[in-house]
Amino acid sequence: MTDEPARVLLPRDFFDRPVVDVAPDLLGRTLVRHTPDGPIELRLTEVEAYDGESDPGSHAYRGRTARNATMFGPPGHAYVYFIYGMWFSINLVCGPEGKASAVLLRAGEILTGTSLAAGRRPKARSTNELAKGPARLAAALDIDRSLDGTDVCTTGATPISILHGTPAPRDRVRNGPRTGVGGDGADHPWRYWIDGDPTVSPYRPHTPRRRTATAT
DNA sequence: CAGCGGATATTCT
DNA sequence: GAATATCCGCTGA
Repeated sequence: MTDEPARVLLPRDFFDRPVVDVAPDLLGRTLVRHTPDGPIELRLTEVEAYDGESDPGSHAYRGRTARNATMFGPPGHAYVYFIYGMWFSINLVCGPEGKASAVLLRAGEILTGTSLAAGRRPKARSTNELAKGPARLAAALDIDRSLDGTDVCTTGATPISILHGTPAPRDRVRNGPRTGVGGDGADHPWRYWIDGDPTVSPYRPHTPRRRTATAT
């Protein structure tokens, strides 16, 4: 007799909904990353929604490319991309096939496999920092482009799956502008997080990056 | 915590 | 060439 949350996979239907419905519903759920050295479990505390059809902030807004092809595929799969020349981020594809919407996983609390995650994040100074931010989350869970397209809803062997976990109470969920999104995409308050959770990343407004080192 | 600059793949111009 | 769904190391509170 325990308060152990049900260890049940989220069904594919969970992801086959409008992305703004799926995103807040993911908070509190458990992501399981099966590595060769053992499992790492993460409780999701912060996410952002991206809708390819209406959203200038979405990678898919300007159509399909080699990088974003997975976003156009069936729901319940991982879209992993490489950004800023050195980091990976993981999204979960939502909506029907062809719609190109996805939820960016921005932060979470490491539940098990903490030493494995810490080994991937040697610079982190506290356990709360291990997955505080999308690139940090991917690094802690050893996620890279080789996992792009992974089915997270299969009952078979898979490197990543999403368990039902314990959904965050709706009165603890907050939403606001997305971190680092500029232009017209800044209008959508599609960042969702669990209020007061110590693993949520600080909000950073969009700041256009300075020029690359000037060629001499 | 806030602010700053640097590192760099992918995409569009 | 320029922008982008970022993080790190530094400085200062």
